[in-house]
Amino acid sequence: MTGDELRRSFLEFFADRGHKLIPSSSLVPHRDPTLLLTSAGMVQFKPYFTGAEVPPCPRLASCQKCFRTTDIDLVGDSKHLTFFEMLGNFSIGDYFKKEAIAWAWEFVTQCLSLPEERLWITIYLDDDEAFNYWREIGVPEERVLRFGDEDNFWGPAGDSGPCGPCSEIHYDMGEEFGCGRDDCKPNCDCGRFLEIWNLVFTQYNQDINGERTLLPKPNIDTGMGLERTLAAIQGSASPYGTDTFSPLIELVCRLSGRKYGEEESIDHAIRIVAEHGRGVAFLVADGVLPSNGGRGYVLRRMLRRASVFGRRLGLDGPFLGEVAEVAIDRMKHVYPELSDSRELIMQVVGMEEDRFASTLEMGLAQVESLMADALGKKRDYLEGEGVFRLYDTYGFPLELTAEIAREKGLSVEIKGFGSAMERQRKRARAAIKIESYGDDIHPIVASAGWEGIAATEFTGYEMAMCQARVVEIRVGGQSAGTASQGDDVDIILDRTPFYGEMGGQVGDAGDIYSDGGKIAVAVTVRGTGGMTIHRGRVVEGNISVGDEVEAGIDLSRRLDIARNHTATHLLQSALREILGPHVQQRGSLVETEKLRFDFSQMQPLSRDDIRKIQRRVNERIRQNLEVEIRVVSYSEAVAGGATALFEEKYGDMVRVVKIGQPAISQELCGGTHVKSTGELGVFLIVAESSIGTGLCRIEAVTGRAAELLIDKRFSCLASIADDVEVSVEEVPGKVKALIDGMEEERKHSLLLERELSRKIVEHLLEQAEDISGARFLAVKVPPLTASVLREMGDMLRDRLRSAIVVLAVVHGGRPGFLAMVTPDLVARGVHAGDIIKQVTKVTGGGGGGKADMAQGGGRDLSKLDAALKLARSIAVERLSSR
RNA sequence: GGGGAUAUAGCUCAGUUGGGAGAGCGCUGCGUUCGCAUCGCAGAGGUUGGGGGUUCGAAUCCCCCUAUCUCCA
Repeated sequence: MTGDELRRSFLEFFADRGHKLIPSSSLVPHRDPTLLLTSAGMVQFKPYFTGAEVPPCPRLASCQKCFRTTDIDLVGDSKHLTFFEMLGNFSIGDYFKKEAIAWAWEFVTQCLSLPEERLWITIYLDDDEAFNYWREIGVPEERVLRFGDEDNFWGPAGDSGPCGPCSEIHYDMGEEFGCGRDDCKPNCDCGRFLEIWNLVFTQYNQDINGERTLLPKPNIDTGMGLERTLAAIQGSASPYGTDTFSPLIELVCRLSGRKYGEEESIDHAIRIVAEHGRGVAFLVADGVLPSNGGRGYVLRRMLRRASVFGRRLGLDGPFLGEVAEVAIDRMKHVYPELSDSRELIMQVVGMEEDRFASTLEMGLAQVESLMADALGKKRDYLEGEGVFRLYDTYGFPLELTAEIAREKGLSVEIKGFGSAMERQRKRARAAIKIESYGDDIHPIVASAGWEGIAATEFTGYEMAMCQARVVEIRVGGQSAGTASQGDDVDIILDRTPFYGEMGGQVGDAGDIYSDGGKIAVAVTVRGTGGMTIHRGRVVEGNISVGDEVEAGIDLSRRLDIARNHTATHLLQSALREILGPHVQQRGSLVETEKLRFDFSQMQPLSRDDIRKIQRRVNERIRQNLEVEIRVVSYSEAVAGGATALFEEKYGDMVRVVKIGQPAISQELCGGTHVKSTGELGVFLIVAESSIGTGLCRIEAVTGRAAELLIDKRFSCLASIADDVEVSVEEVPGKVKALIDGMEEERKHSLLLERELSRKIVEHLLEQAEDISGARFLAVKVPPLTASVLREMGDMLRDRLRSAIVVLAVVHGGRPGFLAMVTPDLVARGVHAGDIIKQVTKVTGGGGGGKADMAQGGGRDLSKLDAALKLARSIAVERLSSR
């Protein structure tokens, strides 16, 4: 049986038993801020398990892409994988232990034909219920083992969520794979026993504080690792021996000219290259790009590890692209996103390999200096501290440092490295806060606790105003029957035209009237379970639960938002058209005055790109394309080519926003839009920036805001034109001419100053007096530019041959000084810096410098003459003392 | 999210308690050579990433910001 057959047969088996098959969700869990990456099959079903949402069917089954990063450093042994597929069947309050156990046994023994005598079962310590079911289907008692929390209690994925005791099926590979010890049994880590299926009996929900509460209806959540099970079926010791990995292993062997299975350290490296090459392809296909933190960092680490171990195999050129390519071809029929992103994957892998090569080059020089230091101090090891700095700051891998050092007969002080690493970890851990990978959850919602209130019907796609009934009122967070004038309230209606903040689009504002009062709504947000919360203030009379009201939104505000939302779709389509299909939405904000769009893009945008994008969007606006909105099934939407941005509930009907015929943009979107693109008026990009590696942000305006901007820019330009006294068209030329002219003037005046300074020097030479065989000069000169003043000092010093020169200038009402001393006097102990220090002190300032040249300044202009007199007496003293 | 590093001429980079912004390559011009990565001379090119502070004076010290690299989470 191949991997493909295993996947298919599993899904068919459970489909036959009333399960709805759900496609794999993305590796990036957009709806779950507690998770870095999708790490288990049930991740996308968490809201069903907690009861926050209703599943499309109580029985579900899936083959889910999963990624685990916790023991990434272990990958390379025969067991650990970062990327893997998880087969799972799920019961949302439907069947429980009995059926789950019976079906698992049936599937494993009948469909997979695994021999019963090789199967072992584990259960949680006191789970006699599970024990009985296993016995009922014929598993001998001695084959059912009990384990504790560590092995047989399945904690929540992330820091909260459903959890419960579990029961596992283990497969005995045979004695020849094991440690040979008498007490070798399931959960022994020697590799003889493979855990192939974990049945979790989800009975509890754990909150953030670790508190467990019993779920009203227990659930089933199972996970069968596809790669591992395949290893059991194909009688291989590890997933690397199965048909999933063999094409990858073969490729790596071919590229490197190595043989698999001859030497453990070579096998280890081959496995890492193969495994990481595959994992990287999947990460990029789900929109992860290399960066310095978060998911992007996981990706980068894998790429680097693969490079390092590739080098060990003798692969020094770029090779990972080829590995990824094979992984794509091997899996694309199941995960079409791989071939959709093929180009991007190649680009990312190539760029990172290049970048890593330059990191290595830079680090190599540092390793050399570390080794020189060690050899110089006659040590036979490199200090851990230094090796860590190299690793920490320059990203130079420890393995490589050790390897290079070994060639020179040096070792690496691992202890010092380890303790430095531990300090780093502690710092990072100490700084940890509640981390969030998405900002979809609004704080108001989080604090609300509005369970048990029905979803609000949204009428706002068609209407700006509607009749409704008040369902709930809260004043200061407390449920209240009535709110009166002046109260700040949260209010929920049975139906509403108000759009609650969602999908980046801000909520509506407006008014809610009843016969007895009026509420001005400032903010509208979406709560869990689909309710819409209006937050505002009672401005007239009072309103009570049960009142019939009329809810009306601020329509001009809504239209501003709609324009920006439609513009966002046009922008995305233009970006894809002009920059390429790798552009993916990474964040979006749609509000009244502007829109903001973050997207994946490796290189920064050029001015020309920006212009092209803006022009394309405006073309679409002028074409006045119709915006068509349809509600269809998810699969129909995707088949029609719609872009699914963030994963919404599967099985539900989805809303597709389609612009133009044929469509230039098709997106799944719940937001509000204009009827045709002409309503946007004009689209202007106001800002473009990079917000991290591979991430760009564009901010733009439309409609009224765009008009306002044009107004502002025009009047600004007109005012400049007035000031420089030309027509608007001539402004650029005129401004350039002015700047050039200024530069010309600056040079010209510098020339004149030099000329002047030469004349002054001639004049000053005569004023120098004789003190003890040397010449002395201390005078005030016109305010020359600093550099000209120094040149003047140079001239005087050179011409006077043996002299002390002190020059004073006045700049901005403050005195400045420059002192020069010829080398022969410096040799006699005269120090220009000392002179300046004393002289400037007289004028209330300070200064200093070298023995032959010093400068400084002061504050009090009236003391200038006194300062120069002091300079003379210092000179007299210094020169006569020797 | 936290730590470390970097940002100086078109490029690669120097720059010492804080006191005159430099080198090599490239560029322009002139000369030189049969020719070459010829040699020589002259020249242009800088808001020292941005902002604030300390100081008479900041590329240099302090604070904030931005970008890039890197490690940890």
